Amino acid sequence: MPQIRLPDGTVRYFDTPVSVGNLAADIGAGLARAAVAGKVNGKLVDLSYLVESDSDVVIVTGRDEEGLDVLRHSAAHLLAQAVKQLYPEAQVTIGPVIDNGFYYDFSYKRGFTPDDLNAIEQRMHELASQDIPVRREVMSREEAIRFFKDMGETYKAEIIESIPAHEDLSLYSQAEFTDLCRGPHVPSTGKLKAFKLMKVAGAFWRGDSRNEMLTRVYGTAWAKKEDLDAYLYRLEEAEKRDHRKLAKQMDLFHAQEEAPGMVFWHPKGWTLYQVVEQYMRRIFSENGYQEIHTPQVVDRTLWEKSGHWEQFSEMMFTTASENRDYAIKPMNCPCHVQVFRQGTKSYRDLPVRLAEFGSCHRNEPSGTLHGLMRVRNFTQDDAHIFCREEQIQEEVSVFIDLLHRVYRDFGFDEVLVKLSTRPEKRVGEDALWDKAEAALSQALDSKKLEWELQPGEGAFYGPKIEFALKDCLERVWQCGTIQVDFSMPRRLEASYVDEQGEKQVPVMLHRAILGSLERFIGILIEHHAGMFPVWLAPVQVAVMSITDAQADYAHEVAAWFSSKGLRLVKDLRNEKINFKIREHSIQRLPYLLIVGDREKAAGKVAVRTRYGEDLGQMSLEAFLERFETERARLGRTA
RNA sequence: GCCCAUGUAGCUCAGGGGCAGAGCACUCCCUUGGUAAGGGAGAGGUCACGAGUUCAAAUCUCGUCAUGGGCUCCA
Repeated sequence: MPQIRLPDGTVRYFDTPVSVGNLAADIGAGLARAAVAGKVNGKLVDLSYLVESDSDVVIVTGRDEEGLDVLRHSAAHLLAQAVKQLYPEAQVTIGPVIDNGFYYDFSYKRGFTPDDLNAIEQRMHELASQDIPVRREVMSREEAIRFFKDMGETYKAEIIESIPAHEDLSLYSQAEFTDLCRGPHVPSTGKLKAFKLMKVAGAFWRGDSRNEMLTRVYGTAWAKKEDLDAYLYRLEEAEKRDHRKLAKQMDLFHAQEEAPGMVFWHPKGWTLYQVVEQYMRRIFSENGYQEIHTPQVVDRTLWEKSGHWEQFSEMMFTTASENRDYAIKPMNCPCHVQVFRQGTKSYRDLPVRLAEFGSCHRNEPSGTLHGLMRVRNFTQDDAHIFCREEQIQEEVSVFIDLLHRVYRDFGFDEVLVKLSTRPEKRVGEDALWDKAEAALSQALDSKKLEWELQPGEGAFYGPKIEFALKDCLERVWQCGTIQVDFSMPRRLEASYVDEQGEKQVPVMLHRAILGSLERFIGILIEHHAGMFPVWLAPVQVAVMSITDAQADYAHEVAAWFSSKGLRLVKDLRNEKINFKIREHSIQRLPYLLIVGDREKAAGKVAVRTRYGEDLGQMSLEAFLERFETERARLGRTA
């Protein structure tokens, strides 16, 4: 008869097998109410699961990560039940749990409208309040296939056929609705209290664009209403940070139909862009890189040699002139090889590090364009390192340090690292891959970094490391990369002369820290919600007069700070000081300098921050010192 | 590229077969005011573009373009 050990170490004895639900009730009525599932010897099970032998058991509630997943999965089933009741001809497919919620894909001829969504959600709430019991049963494959085929659920039948033959098939039913599911699920629909349908979207069957388009309904579900409300509030906050919205408010850039996926930078946005670019330029020159600049329009023969014409032709913009075909460059590397090839290179010259802020164009599919985050015209902090095999590890190691420094300067402290190794289709001998992969992983280990291995995810031309940063909303953005390339130097006939006077092919490292500057600036805008640290702020200071009487003094103050390199605006308009403060605060200027008769008489400025702090009067020198200290700190938080 | 939604003044948005609307911004006038919106007047639109239905289309239908959301999460 089962002895059950609970997480706190206590043991309970039972004379007969006991269900997890009854165990919860035995512990306490409150726990029984909160319970959604159980964990028996580490395996997640339904509350109806009978514990027959000695076991470790955990009661899982909506407060646990796993319990929340159960609630969300059950919410997906509730969604499917409601849909089948309202639209019987819709077919169910899959309905998994995702971050913060769930979705369910349906095959339904006309798709769902937002009005349908309201009706479906309404029905879900009704079904939840009926507290319908959820039953589990096990079927053989053949039975299950017949069951779903008889119901006309062809997708479900197809799913079963793809499940390994030895696995048990479980079915979950609530009233008339039955779905194939691994489970576990809540014991009854009444456990589902806090959920909301979010949106409809198209999705391909099994994620493949060659397959049928299904209608996906997204929803979110939480253990309690307060959690749901908090989540919806978080979404609203994220929306307020949207870089496209802020760009309009702050006059940074715009986009228009005539140039889809390309950016019209306005003076303030371009100032920000230039601060980022000039910073990277300094980083390059301080770290042994040489900046170059290469053509944007290049004859197709070079792209044929590099392999791009064949591999990426659909992504390249092309043009023609006088019977020659050209492509607008989608990347800089082939041109960099051309620069490397000029003159004979000795092994003594290596490594050669060539950097370029080269404007690249890629004809991304229209549906993937997204503000600054996905554009057709972008510039990377791109560089290529030409080196010998044995120099790879050192170069990678130095690069990793540099990348972390740059991210910290921009205010990002958390970096996620992934190493991708040889894919099935590849060039280069295995011995070479062995060496390169070892060089990368050893470089990572020598930094004591945690990293994730992605076997088979490398490029066909070599292994790579990817670096992603986390913003203040915990969103992950892949930005940096360093990739080993065994292929292109050979294809494009790059070489150097070794100690024996023999020609050798160098290894090429493609690397970027910020990635696309456009996208990185988009990330910066959202990370800071437009409240840029002083060094990045397009306009750092506003000098504003109280009345016309201080106009001369305001000009004088502004000229002095301008001469010290501050980016400022003067506001001498015939408006009340409250009005001016409001406008520039909304524009998120870090500092507002107010000059009235009192400041004019004292030769000072009154300083206010964008956060509403009044710092009182200061001499010009005192403010400059404060400002310069802050500017020199860049975006570093510590 | 595919599915769904959206496109009205510089911006944010209302309207929905019968005269094109509001707030803010802009221009001019009054006001010279000390830490987040002072008052008045004026100007501003081919309702994304093209076709169709209609006596009549910003409004309904179709097409095009663009924008937004989604197309990895596997019963």
